[in-house]
Amino acid sequence: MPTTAAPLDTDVKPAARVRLRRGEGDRLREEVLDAAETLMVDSSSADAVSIRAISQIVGVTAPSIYRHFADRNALVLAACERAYSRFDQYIDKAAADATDPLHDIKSRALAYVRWALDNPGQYRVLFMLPGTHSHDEETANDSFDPVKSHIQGLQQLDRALAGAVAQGLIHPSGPTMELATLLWSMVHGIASIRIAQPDFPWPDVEKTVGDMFQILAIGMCTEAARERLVAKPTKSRRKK
Amino acid sequence: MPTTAAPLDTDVKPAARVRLRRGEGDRLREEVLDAAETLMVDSSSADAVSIRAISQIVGVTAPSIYRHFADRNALVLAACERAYSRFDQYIDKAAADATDPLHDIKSRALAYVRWALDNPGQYRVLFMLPGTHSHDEETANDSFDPVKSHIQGLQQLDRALAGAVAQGLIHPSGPTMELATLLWSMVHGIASIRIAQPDFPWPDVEKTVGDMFQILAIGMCTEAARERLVAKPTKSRRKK
DNA sequence: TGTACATCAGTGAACGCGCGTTCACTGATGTAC
DNA sequence: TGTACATCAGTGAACGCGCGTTCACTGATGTAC
Repeated sequence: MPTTAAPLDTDVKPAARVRLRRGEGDRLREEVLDAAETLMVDSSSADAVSIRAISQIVGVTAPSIYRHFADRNALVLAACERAYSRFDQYIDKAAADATDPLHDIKSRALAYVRWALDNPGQYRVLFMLPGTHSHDEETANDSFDPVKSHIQGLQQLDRALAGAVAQGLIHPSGPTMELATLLWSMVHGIASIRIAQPDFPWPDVEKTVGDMFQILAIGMCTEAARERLVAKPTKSRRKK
Repeated sequence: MPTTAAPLDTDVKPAARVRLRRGEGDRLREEVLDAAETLMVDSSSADAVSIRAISQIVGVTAPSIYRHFADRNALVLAACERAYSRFDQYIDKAAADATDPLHDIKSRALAYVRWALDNPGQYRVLFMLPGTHSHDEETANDSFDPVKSHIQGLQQLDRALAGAVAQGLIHPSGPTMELATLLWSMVHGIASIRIAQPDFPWPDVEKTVGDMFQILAIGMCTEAARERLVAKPTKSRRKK
């Protein structure tokens, strides 16, 4: 094998594709982004998202892609941005029904891990690889900035934590933003280690997240808040 | 730029290198592994560890490397194995002075994160990328198996946790191996998210680990064990 | 209603690159006699 | 002590590959007149 890239099945002819009609060229853009995500999922890294692989999936020649993206970097960035947007929506939707801050936080954490494990390719590119930061002077104006997105996401969590503190559910030790960052790190750990080490005999992930919250709940929460959050408290621990 | 690989500074002539003497050929093997690690550190992924880049660093032509490694995969695997061995030693050494199980655990966690952040390239390859598992039938006999290494490392942590339970320091809820796995996930999260997202404004990592243990200590430990572990307990929280 | 034409979607060939790997080789050096 | 030779470290050229990107182009189609 001359290179480490994915096999690509060059024998398989691309799906027959009809040329788009006059004003509909923009639809190729979406198809290209879809293909980029497919490659992220199937392969393990952003390196597999190549112009040529995408063009083969879409059923078009490589130069056609440059009609919609300046270069490979812009394409990958756009794909990340779209994936991130869906990720955000998924989590916000999961937390939408939460009636109090603690359930909000737990719902977000569970949704986070679920999305990551359901979309390992995208999660890997978004959170586990060194960003495709162009950072090329002024190019970064309109381009996707993961750090900005992370901060935005953390602010949601921060709001929930601040709310919990305000309601007397959580001990007010230190800035809530730092606690949010710590929670993010932990949840990311649970998700990313499973994605990176799929062969390890992991326990059920829902149980792991539950265990984490059981421990965290006792550590973070006030006595009054615990029974709200912890699913099945061990009676011997609480009564004795 | 035609490819996404590292620039490589082709103008720089390799360091003048004297040919090794007759029985000393094995020294090149070590130099090659050193160079592989250098590339892991400088670049961000295992993809940058190329035969040609290594041969340039070492000051030898590419075919010489095949004298010591069957192919690129074997080389990367050997480099991982060596790095993993140093990682293990570093952590065991950090925990060597611990006099009780809880300090053992905390020392291991701190050492884990420190090593990861001091050796981000190696940590990335070992824990954040889908393994270079050859898994080619019987080739896996003598080759490096990350899963086996992970389990071995966790068993150290498991022993410490079991010891803590035996001494009445930790509530015996569930198998300690699962708790060890959870702790590993969390610590990995703290380390890996910082490696993957270096541009994010992270708080001081020692503080983060301290915060985590403060929360975990309250959640996991028995009342009797807390003051042993928690560095600066907030008196209002404990006394009131 | 018919036609010329600008626009637009997409093509095909080519470029130079770095890659892993193979092959036949060269020349120094330790060792057996 | 001298010499022939097997061994060993390392070379140089070449292979075929997939990659990102460029260039000049083709042919369908909507639209202005």
